[in-house]
Amino acid sequence: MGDQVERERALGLVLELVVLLEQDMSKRLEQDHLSSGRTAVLWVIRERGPITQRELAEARNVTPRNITGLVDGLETAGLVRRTPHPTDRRATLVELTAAGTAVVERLEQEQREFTDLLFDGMPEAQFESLTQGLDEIVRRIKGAL
Amino acid sequence: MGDQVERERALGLVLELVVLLEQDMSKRLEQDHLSSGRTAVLWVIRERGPITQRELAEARNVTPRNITGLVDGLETAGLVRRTPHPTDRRATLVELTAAGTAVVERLEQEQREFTDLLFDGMPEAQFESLTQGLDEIVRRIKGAL
DNA sequence: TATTGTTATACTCTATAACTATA
DNA sequence: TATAGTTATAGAGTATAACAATA
Repeated sequence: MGDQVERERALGLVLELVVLLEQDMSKRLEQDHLSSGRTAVLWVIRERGPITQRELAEARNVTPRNITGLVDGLETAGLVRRTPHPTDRRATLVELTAAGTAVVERLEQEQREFTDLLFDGMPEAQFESLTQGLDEIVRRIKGAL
Repeated sequence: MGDQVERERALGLVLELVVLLEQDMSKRLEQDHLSSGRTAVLWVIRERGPITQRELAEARNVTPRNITGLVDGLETAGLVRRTPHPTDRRATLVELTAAGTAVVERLEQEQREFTDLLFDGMPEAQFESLTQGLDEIVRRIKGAL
């Protein structure tokens, strides 16, 4: 389990990883004039298809008001479109436009490239124990929440 | 190095870890009426002692204007204090108050407890290979920036 | 002329509360 | 009466630009 100094170094690595990932992501997204909030909405629509704003709010665990703003931005950017809900006239369905689909597909491609960066050429044993270790600490954090 | 499915799962673990850490941290900080930006400033002052706002801006890699706002908030909360720079009348030195020092020390204590949560009772071999794996991917990301 | 920190302005993400249209 | 989404308002983090005081 490591002595105190080793543990602190290990935690430092984890925190550094968090910072690096945030920087890397926001840098990539900036190039597409995207932001974290809007991108997260895009991912949900990608996974679940046309979806109401209420459902988006629940999926993202934010307020409906917040979704209004994010969808406004995505709509202005031409990435999503609001359409009337077929049976409930109060609700709005949000769906990807062709441009939005293209953007999400490029993000998916970049994610695959990022996976390659992280793991290409890594020895099988190291990859195995890394994922097992990550699994373990993720489980521990979840258990503590 | 794992097949494509295993790799995607591994990246998923890393991203999940990022999200969990952000949630955990912002939850802890909220209890102290702190926020990520202000806390980051607090850490820099803790490490480097009384420091000008210009230096804070460089350390945090944000604009001087941003630092003005963060220090305003910390000062209102009673955690830091602005004092005149001894030789340069343009500059301001920002330093921790007793209350600010107490808050930072508690954060440090919480960080030690978090380290325990992550690593207590983990077999030496697993701890070793986890830190080596983290080291490797941190190095790879840095190399790609 | 260059630097330190500020005011002015703006954008993104987030929240609560009040309100409209619809169920 | 309850729900979907909006307007109104607010606060945090971030940015650029213009400006005052000082170096």
